[in-house]
Amino acid sequence: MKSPLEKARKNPESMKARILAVARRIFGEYGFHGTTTRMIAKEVGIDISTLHYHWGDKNDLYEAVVMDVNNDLGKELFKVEKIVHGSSLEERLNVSIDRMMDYLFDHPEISNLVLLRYFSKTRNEVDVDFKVPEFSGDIARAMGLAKDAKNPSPRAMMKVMSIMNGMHNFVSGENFFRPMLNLDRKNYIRAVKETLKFILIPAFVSREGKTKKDAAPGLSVPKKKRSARPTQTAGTAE
Amino acid sequence: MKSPLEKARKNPESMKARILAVARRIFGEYGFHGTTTRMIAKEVGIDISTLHYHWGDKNDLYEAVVMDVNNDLGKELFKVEKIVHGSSLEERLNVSIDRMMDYLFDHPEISNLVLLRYFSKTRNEVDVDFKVPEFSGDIARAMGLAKDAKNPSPRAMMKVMSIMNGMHNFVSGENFFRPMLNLDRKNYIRAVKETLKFILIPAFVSREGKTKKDAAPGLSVPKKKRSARPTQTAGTAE
DNA sequence: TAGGTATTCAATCAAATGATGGAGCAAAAC
DNA sequence: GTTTTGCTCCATCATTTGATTGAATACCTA
Repeated sequence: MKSPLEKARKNPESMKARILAVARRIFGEYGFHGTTTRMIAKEVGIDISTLHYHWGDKNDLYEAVVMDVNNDLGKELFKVEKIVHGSSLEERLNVSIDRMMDYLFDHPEISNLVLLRYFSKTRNEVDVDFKVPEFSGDIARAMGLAKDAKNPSPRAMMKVMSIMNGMHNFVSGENFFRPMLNLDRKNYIRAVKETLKFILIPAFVSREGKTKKDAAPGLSVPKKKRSARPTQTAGTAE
Repeated sequence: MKSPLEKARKNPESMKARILAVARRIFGEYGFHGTTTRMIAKEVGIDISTLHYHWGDKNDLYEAVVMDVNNDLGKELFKVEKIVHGSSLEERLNVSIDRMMDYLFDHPEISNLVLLRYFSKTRNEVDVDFKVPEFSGDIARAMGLAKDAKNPSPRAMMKVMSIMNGMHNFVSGENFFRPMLNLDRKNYIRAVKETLKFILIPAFVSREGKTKKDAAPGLSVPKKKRSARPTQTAGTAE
């Protein structure tokens, strides 16, 4: 009833959904220009014309993939926010990192696509955008870095983006980093979580007493002062 | 006398050097598959056959670009290490972040190419690799995270990579982040530096007294205990 | 079952892309 | 002054790639 993307997500067995799933993975691995429609079609086991029949041209398919990824990421962020809501900042970060990393390592295309979008241009512009601003604003609000999720300060946004980028980096870079470190997957994931906690937690926790000039404003809001309904983390989460 | 790349670097006016410079930028912006030899040739103002005459095929040119970037990055890391050598860890980080960010913002293709290499595959494999392992090992050694630059622990490597990635992210993502934050370039760069310091410094400094189980091993080596010659940061730096 | 609709694929196109050959030409070498 | 060498471009190829057409097939509905 809604968008074609919604329909595809309904039934994961449908051809449309199968194409989308493969496209997600391959676009994530090779980027927009590095991916050919033939690669996707071959992986699904169909002809390219079938792909075009379902999804239009390459740009349309890519846009659908981006929206799909946005959707999933938003939902997961919303779930995590519900879990950690009310905890202390340290606990928030600990749990969020554990959960988000498990999730992202299960869906590495998400990190791949998000990072590729940040760092690489596309010759023919694709107009669909990631919802990073909304997500980041909501997280900033939830972390007590901003009063209003719609108007976070640039500094607050950048702190949030540092967190998200740090996560995405190790997921998306696994193929490069893991052989370099000579770790198996399980140990790599564990090491990533520990490293992220090592880096991130001291920045946001135990800022008391130091009062550095660039300390997070309005940061020490560990408990109370929360509204009735849970903080909206993802704008489109159902 | 040495490699063709060396010769090209000698005289920046030479056609070969001009092509390399443009190729660096465009490969960095669009990635390997997103870049066409025609784009590069057009930007330089020459015919594609001239490009091929000087650099062979597309893969060869890309490899030359990667080596060139490796070279520059290594040299800069070496310079920075010389400057901060002997300082306290906090001072090290402060100065390194300032310098490295100024440098990378002046040469964003470096960050672009490094990150694209981490996060994206290429259909036809290009065999030249970035020297991330060596660089990271040297930095880990210089930061007191590892005794031996040749055998840093995975954890030490990941901490170093977190630092480098955090830097590259904001440089390479400028086109995406800056409009989102609505900052002019100067303020963006300042905000990036502050954010990086906010995130990174507490993780490595002021770990005293806490004694967390995952605190950096052999970290508190602020002064003395340094060898005669300056720590080798870049293996190939002249 | 008849008629229609939705789906799939083989064949094919046009454009983009990587790459080359050879002519022209200027500077250097002799 | 002639020859050689190095450099550049025009014209052209072969392949890849995005995309379409129309025939065949499956599925669905009345």
